[in-house]
Amino acid sequence: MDWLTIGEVASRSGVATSALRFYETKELIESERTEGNQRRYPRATLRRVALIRAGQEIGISLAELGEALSTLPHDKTPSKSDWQKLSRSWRRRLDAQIEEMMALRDELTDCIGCGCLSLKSCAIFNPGDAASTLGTGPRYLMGDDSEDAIRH
Amino acid sequence: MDWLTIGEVASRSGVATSALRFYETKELIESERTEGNQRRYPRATLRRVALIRAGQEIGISLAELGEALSTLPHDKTPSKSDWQKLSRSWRRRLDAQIEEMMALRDELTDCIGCGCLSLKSCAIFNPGDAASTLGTGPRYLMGDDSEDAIRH
DNA sequence: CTACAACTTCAAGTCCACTTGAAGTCAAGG
DNA sequence: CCTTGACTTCAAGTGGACTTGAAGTTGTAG
Repeated sequence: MDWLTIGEVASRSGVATSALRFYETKELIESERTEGNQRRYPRATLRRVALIRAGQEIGISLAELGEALSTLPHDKTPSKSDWQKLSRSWRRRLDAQIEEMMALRDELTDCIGCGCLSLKSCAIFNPGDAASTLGTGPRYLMGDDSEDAIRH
Repeated sequence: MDWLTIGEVASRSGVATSALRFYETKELIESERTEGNQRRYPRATLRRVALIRAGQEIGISLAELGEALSTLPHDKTPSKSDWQKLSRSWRRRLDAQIEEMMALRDELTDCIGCGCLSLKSCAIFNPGDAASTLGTGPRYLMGDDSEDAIRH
């Protein structure tokens, strides 16, 4: 096995050395040290870093990534089943996120369609969680007086 | 026109009073004051706040929302064309984001499909920006020696 | 009139993901 | 051997979006 310096990992992964050191403090990656106390990373670290960036893209926090990656070996290629478990769960997450965004888009499209601002019927103005616990629906959020609305 | 206290806006919008005051310092919303220096918000503020939360969902920063909302009146319902301009641009943004996520998902799906970790062909391991400026493609990121790969 | 919840300001704190700077050490080419 | 660039640690800074706390004031129900 050959080893990479932090600079090599940085340039090959596109991640700053400061970020790599930071990841190391968070135990997302690991290194050996030379006699002179410099870091040397196993090649598999490149994949690990790539995985971290991909995970971040999906919206996974470093803390959570740390947990997910803690099951994978630092020094060699993860097994097929390791990888499949991870990628399936990420895929589910991504699916959920896409669905959420598409729902938001559809709502927005409806709003554009009607051009209204009364929004008694406009879902985008219903933030759900906060209002829904009070069980009052959209009009709760938007108020209910005619002054608010443009009729159409 | 009737006026809402900060607590009323908070409970009706699902946004903390501290957040509303914070928005006010950022000039996202505006209030009048009573004799005793308490805030009173016009009803239209509810819509404005809803717009802010919707925008944040789409991933728009408060700074940018401030700009977008600065074209809208604080004290009354925005015009149909104001709203359409805003919602169309948000819609475009949302479309782009959805597309990005779907691309990521497809890549991830391919990865699950093959179960491989060689990833010479795996787009998810190609972070684009960082590597692409160096014009070296995926193998740049992932290394090129057989040790890295699980063959299939 | 009094109690008490709701409000006020201002400074400081929090969380996340890093980056920056200072001061110093290591490694490799000439 | 010497220079130079890449590395080391540790503390502090950044930015976005708020939240929290302290100390004091206002508004309203009883």
